[in-house]
Amino acid sequence: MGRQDGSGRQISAEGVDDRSATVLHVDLDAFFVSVELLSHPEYVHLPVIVGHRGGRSVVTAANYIARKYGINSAMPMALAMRQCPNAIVLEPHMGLYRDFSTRVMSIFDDVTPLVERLGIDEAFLDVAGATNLFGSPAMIGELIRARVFAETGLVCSVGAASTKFVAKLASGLAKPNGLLVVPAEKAVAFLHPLPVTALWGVGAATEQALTRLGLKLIGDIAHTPLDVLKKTLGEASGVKLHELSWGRDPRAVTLEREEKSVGHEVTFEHDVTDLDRLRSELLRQCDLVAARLRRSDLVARRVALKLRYTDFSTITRSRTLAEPSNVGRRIYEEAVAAFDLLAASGIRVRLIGVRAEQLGTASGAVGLWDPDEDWRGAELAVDSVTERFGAGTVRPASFFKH
DNA sequence: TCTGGGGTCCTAGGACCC
DNA sequence: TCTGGGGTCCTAGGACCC
Repeated sequence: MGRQDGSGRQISAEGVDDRSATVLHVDLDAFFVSVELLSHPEYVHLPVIVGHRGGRSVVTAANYIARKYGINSAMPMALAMRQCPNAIVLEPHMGLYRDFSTRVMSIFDDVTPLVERLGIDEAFLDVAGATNLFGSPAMIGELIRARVFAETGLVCSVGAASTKFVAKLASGLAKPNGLLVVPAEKAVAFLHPLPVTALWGVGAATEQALTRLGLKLIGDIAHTPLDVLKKTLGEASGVKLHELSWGRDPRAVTLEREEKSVGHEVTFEHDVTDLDRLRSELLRQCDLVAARLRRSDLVARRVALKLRYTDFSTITRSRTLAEPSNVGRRIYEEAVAAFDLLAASGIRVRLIGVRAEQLGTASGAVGLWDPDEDWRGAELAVDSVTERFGAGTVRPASFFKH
């Protein structure tokens, strides 16, 4: 431990006892851009952005050179181009990123069965049971980094700690191309000098609220009475931030969690006033959402419509279905009914979207559906994507689980 | 030529019930 | 005939994350 390996940084100090740091957080560095650069080595030393040019797009990913110009994910593309007119802009290839993600995650699976994917480019690993086989957590982290680079050409950073959120913080500080171990007994000393924004769940709004209280560092939060935090941030957030500030995070690494909602939304290039065009876009989205539900063998009990107007104000309207469904036409009926209550001549819509909520499993419903008993189901199951993804399931109410 | 799209979680008010 | 209190569900909005 403690060596510098030239290309990257290894920050774990000589003699650090890492036996308590059995939660690893592995994060691919500038993932989308790094994948693109594998096929565009000529751009390696230039500022590179992945995203759509023009329109109302935002930066999807930026490499470290582009970040020096202040460019970050989610920044409006037009603004990014103003700040760095020479940046190379590459179109995203999501399918390619998914392929690379699968390859990287399978390396994690070789190390431990306890892998929790977090989106496409990061994961938590519980390696407590893997140390006999592969050595200490730091050694496992280095093993993973070496294998990921050798087998994909991608660079990642690893944080190791006794809790998930400290591990995630550690990987962030190790970037790029580094590894950082924070043993359990060092966690509080590690956390307290960091800014409050480092905490998971502290964004711009919470940071402002904390600043008004004069709290800048995680250590400041730790030494603030819980009642004050609760009053300012609400019951749940107050308790959570106070716990995190003392390094307490009871969440275990879990294999997978249930999907809670499935949605689709679109921002138009130019605001839309044509109500029929909005309805047809809504129908398209409902069919897509329903098809995704069926592929996952799920039904929805609620349907939420989302509209964003020209002034960026955003509203949602949701409706509970009489019976859970994964049929595009049923979902559309609810969505368009909500839409028609808001639709008036003169509205200018920037974004429209639909989300299926309160999901339950539909399994079993297909085989038990009796067409003689409820023939309406046969009709309802037909929507424009049925041919591609198979018929929907009907009357799943009795199989619905919360 | 300012602000994507996929999500999760929390809060707060009102309805309703006991 | 001046107004409790707890619990749960529904709904809308907002903060936050990748």
